[in-house]
Amino acid sequence: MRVSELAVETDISVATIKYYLRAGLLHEGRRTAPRQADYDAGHVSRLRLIRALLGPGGLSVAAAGKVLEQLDEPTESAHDLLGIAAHAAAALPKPSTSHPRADALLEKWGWSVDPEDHDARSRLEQALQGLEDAGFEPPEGFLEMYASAMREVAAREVEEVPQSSPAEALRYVMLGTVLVEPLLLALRRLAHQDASARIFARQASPWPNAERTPE
Amino acid sequence: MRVSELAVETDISVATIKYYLRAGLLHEGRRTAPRQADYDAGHVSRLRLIRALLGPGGLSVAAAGKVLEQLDEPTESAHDLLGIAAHAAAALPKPSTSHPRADALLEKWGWSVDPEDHDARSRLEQALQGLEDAGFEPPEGFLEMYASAMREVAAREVEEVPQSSPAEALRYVMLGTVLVEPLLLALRRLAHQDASARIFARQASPWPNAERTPE
DNA sequence: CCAGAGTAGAGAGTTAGACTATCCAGCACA
DNA sequence: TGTGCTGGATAGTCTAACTCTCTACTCTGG
Repeated sequence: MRVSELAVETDISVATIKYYLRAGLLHEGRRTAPRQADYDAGHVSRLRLIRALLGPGGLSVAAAGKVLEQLDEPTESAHDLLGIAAHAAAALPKPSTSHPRADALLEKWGWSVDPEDHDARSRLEQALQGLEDAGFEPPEGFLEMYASAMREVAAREVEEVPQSSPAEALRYVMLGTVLVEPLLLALRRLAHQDASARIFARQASPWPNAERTPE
Repeated sequence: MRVSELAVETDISVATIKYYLRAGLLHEGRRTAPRQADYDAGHVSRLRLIRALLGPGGLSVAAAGKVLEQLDEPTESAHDLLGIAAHAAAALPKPSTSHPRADALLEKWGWSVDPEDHDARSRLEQALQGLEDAGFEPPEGFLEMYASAMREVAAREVEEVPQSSPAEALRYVMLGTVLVEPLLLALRRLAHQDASARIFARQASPWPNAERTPE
């Protein structure tokens, strides 16, 4: 398969494919001549993966590169995988080493988190800081509610990590971390609508635009 | 208070403040002379809100503008607020009107969601598409697990929406939608670590880097 | 065997977003 | 009175993610 065919197959322009090649996201084709290479189904699925990471996954080209790099050379023990996944995906501008609120919460909840993982803790700290800066104070107990909801989700997810091979486990964890995030957020927004419809709009027709609501 | 003081107070450069003024994110100061204006505490807190939306909230300047615009003129019934919030924040490139998977799931679960809200449904569809493109298939029952977790969270959040004034409700909903998202994601990643530590690393010291682990 | 299309590789150009810098008068306080 | 800040506007910078162009080929149909 040549580039132009690959481009048609994946609906990605030749120029962009070349760009991904240079960026190291996509491995080169098999050389058939000094100025000729051959691409296969592996390149097609790789390109689909790349687009999933860049689009729905919300990663930058650089971040996607790190994720793919990890996927390409599976090493490390099963336990460290999560750390790699979280670290590789979407690096914070500057993971500050100071995150008092986050530390306090983790200790309060008794969560076992690498004390040196400033990236993960910074993320939480920044989220909390954002809420505070916006003058938005979550109601009593909400932080705990969020935490326990995510803990339950995470526990189920970790249980399910395939134990068979490190490579498979790594793939599962990286993609599960990055690609499930937009899924969760989309579900939350839809659930808001659902909950709102149930609570507020008892008497009125919930969706004036549509003649009949799905029931 | 003059611009330079406002800049020092908020730690945002004068040039950037001017930029936000031009972009309509920040309202002008009270004119004291043709070439003089006066800023107050309102501008300070507004700037903090802007930065929270742009930074932790992950919004673009344009998206933040829409959110702030909504916050500035509270109208609408309580029930529509969620829709506005979801719609204003981070517009999809092109909310497709076709989202079969999303529709099917919502119907299967009996969720009451505006059939015309292509934005919200598209978001879910894209997330599902991303998983598929990446060749990542969530284990049996996981979609339901995610959905019920988010539904529980959303139900609690909607319950708590202040009924007092539309303005307050709107503020709560918009900020809760946008700013809680990074919080949830950060918690999920930390919870992954915690769950992983509990399951995998029974015997070994969980965090080789640190001499003593918390707990 | 040769013209025209396709290709790899690399550098330059483009576009969009978010700033950042410069300029220009006009107040304004020391 | 003049140094310095101000509002307003325009232009410039910087980065990310492409997209275009060019060169020196190779490959294919007639």
